[in-house]
Amino acid sequence: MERASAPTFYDRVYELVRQVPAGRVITYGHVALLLGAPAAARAVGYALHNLPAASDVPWWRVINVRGAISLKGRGSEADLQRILLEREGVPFDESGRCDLATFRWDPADT
DNA sequence: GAGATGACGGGCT
DNA sequence: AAGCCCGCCATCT
Repeated sequence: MERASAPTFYDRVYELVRQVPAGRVITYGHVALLLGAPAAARAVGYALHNLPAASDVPWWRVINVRGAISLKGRGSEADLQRILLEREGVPFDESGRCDLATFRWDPADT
């Protein structure tokens, strides 16, 4: 459902994630914070949950505050996300975590 | 209109 | 140290 005259929080999430450069990641909480809702991390996750496959949004660059992937969906997408990130230059350790202090992107950091 | 959901986060046990 | 519980927000059915 598109609401051009009333863009939902989702649309803002997509737009922000779309600005994340390759080799960088961002946390749900940080995205929510940048959108003005520091506690809306859940809503952010929900946004990507409803993310249309046709969108050019690099959802895989969005991870939790731990620098890991929480995807419950049977690995297929979770594993894909890790592969995509490693392919862009974001190394994951055996715990499935990456160094947020180094790879967490920030619009003000650019 | 109300209830249930969800890729989270932080705090407490 | 790890795990469990609660709470937050926005959207969806």
